[in-house]
Amino acid sequence: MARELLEALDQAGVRLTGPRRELAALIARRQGHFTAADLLADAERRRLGIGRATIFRLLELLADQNLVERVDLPDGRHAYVPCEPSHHHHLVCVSCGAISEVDDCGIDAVTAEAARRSGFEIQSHRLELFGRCPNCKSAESHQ
Amino acid sequence: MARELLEALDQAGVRLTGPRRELAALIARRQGHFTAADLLADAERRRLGIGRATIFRLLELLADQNLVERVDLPDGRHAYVPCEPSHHHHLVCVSCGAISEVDDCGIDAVTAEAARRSGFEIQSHRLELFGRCPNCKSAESHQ
DNA sequence: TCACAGTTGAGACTAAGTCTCAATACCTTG
DNA sequence: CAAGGTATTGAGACTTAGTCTCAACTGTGA
Repeated sequence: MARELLEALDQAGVRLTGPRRELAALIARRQGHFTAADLLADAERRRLGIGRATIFRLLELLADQNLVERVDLPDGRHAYVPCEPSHHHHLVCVSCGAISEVDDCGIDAVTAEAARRSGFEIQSHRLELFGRCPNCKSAESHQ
Repeated sequence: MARELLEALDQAGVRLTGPRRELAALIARRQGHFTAADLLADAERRRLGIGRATIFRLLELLADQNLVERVDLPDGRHAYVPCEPSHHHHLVCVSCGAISEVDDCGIDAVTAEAARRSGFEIQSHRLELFGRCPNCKSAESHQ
């Protein structure tokens, strides 16, 4: 998956530098969502010597390319989720952080209806779903 | 509208203090969304001598009572929207900041479907719609 | 009117993110 | 494969958002 990120960056015409390769690997080995602070901590733990600005810059780059999506956690923190460029909504497990992608499954109809009723011209929307994933659900009921 | 906020706070069993009355008035006279920094600036402009902590505390209180909803703007900033306690989604005009409330109009079906497909137990969701309100739309087309 | 518990402002503090700048390292061209 | 221009880098200062503590104050119920 790190490879895919790097290929996509290459496509985008930016340089494939050392720090970017290392960060792509760190992102790839994380599953679920992560914050900029998480990545920063990963990088420090491995003494990669990567500056904080570099991390924010890469995240912005990845978000521009739709390689990660920025989500806002219920507690107000910002997190990132690696994703298929075509998908844009996620289910976030609040107990383990696992992510599941959500197809459109009707959201477009909702926005169209909202536009019709309100007279707004809708340019973008953001849908985030929070809950417990199947694993955490069954873990809890078995304990 | 300031009165409504204050009544609701009273119901909630908290004290109706001077700072809270003044902030309720500031919130009431703003239309659309506002950030904590906006309120802070309003308060300073009027030399109300209200501390920053007090503002954050009140916003938290109002959010707990569902008197304002916290929304995340596309640029990542946090904003607040005064709202009916029963409604929980908003249309935000990106050019003038106007807010329109959105009924459920189908979102529950979307979350139910997502839950069914993914196996997640969905606890909460967040839907934000961004676009241009009717006024801004027509203002732009006439210029 | 009193007293106490809830609330306040100041300001220190932390965390998140941005900016600048000189040094470095891609990668394209020859 | 060498060289040079340019994108990128790390350091660290800086800004902004939000939290915390604590002594002083003030609603409010009795």
